[in-house]
Amino acid sequence: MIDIKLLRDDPDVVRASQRARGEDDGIVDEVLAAEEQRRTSLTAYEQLRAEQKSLGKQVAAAQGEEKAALLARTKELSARVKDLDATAGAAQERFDTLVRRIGNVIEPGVPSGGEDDYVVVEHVGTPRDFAAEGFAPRDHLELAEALDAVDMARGAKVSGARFYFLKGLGARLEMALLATAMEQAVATGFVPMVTPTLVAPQVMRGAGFLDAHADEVYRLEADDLYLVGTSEVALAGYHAEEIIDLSQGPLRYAGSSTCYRREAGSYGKDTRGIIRVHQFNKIEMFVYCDPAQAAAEHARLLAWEREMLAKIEVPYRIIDTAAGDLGSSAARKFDCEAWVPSQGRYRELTSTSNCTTFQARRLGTRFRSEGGGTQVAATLNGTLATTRWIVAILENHQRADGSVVVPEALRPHLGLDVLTPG
RNA sequence: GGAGGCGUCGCCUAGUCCGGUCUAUGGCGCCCGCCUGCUAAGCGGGUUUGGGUCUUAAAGCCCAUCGAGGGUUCAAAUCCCUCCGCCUCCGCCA
Repeated sequence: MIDIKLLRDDPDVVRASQRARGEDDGIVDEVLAAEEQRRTSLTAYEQLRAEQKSLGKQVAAAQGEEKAALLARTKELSARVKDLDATAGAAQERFDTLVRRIGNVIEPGVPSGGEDDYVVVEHVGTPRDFAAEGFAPRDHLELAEALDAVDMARGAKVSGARFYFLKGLGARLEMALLATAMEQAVATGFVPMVTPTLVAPQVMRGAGFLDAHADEVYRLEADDLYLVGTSEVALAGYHAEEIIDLSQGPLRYAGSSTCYRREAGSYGKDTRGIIRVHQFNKIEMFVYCDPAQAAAEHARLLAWEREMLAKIEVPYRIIDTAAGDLGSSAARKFDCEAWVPSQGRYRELTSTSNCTTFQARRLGTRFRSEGGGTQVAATLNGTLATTRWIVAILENHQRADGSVVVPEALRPHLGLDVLTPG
């Protein structure tokens, strides 16, 4: 939810942001009108309610005929108060509905446009020249199957398409990867968290995943719970409706969880292997901080992602996501995309978003500012490792014989230098 | 799944039976001030959150807030209903 004060003081900034996202900027005037309506009707209700209350006190003190007369008056008043209350409630509701349609105000510098309008910030590392090495790179599934590391067929038998078993070296590789990520997070000062993967509707909504992403989310109807698509959801809900203490600096959490995504609307895309699946594991960084420090913290999150990517030694590029591809909560988002040799293109491995106060406002997370008053906190998130990273590791470190060299940083946790078939 | 108990503005707590001076009591903690070689003690004051209004701003005033949401009533912390959470016991169980 955006800050209504910003909307009132500087509607043009919001309009420009909406346009950059390729969304309706007319909504701004609608919301302003609804807000005006909300305040007017609220004031009308409050004035009459004050009268009712003072009259109620006279009733309590009065006796006999005087009391009867007052009762008649206040009875009539009560009906009008009830009426105005309903009007004010409806105005509030209308405002709430409308304001939720406005996305977060983008950070200056975010490229305009949609999915393909990203700006490449930097390339890190150089893709291997397999032709020069004299062999054609196998794709991750071919490599994994030879290693008996992934079983797609039985995943499908047990759970359906886009499910899989990580087996043997595959299971060990994932655990080593996640352990390495968590180890880095803890060393950096993050509080490690194993989070719930089922959450209540208000948390899923508050985190912002029931708007544009609603189709992506699994829902358990019998229990009215949602399966999370990332531990961001649970970590965002963690401090909902709280006044947190940021006087010692940002609160940094590293969530470890299984993630569930319906992948609706991606039929036929990435059907091979474990690139796009319904269930995977992820280590996620999540930060609560003073909004004044949010942009600097965002840079740090990106740096920590880079630190982790360096550990798996794959070439990647960093993109500054365009406004239309941000999602409603983010003001800015950087993705790191690893080179996938079999596809000859870059695929997303990490994503870090600065949600400024947008997410926290909806979830009611504030902090005590120096003046003593409360202020809405900023939230940020970023990926530290996911199951998908296995794709990049296998393909970029494969050898002609189908074996895979284990990146040095993973060896302590994996206990192997090379993954060898058979 | 069943039975019972509980949920009050940081923590503890009075109030709920029997609706109205509850504008929610008291203690602890915390903040400010006084006093004081220093500290402690003592004394005085302050201390939920959100919103509205007024103002350059602050103060003030108003509304809401006693787990959440509905209802009854002129009037709800208090009565009724639903839900949530915690505790105790029973049942069931990977």
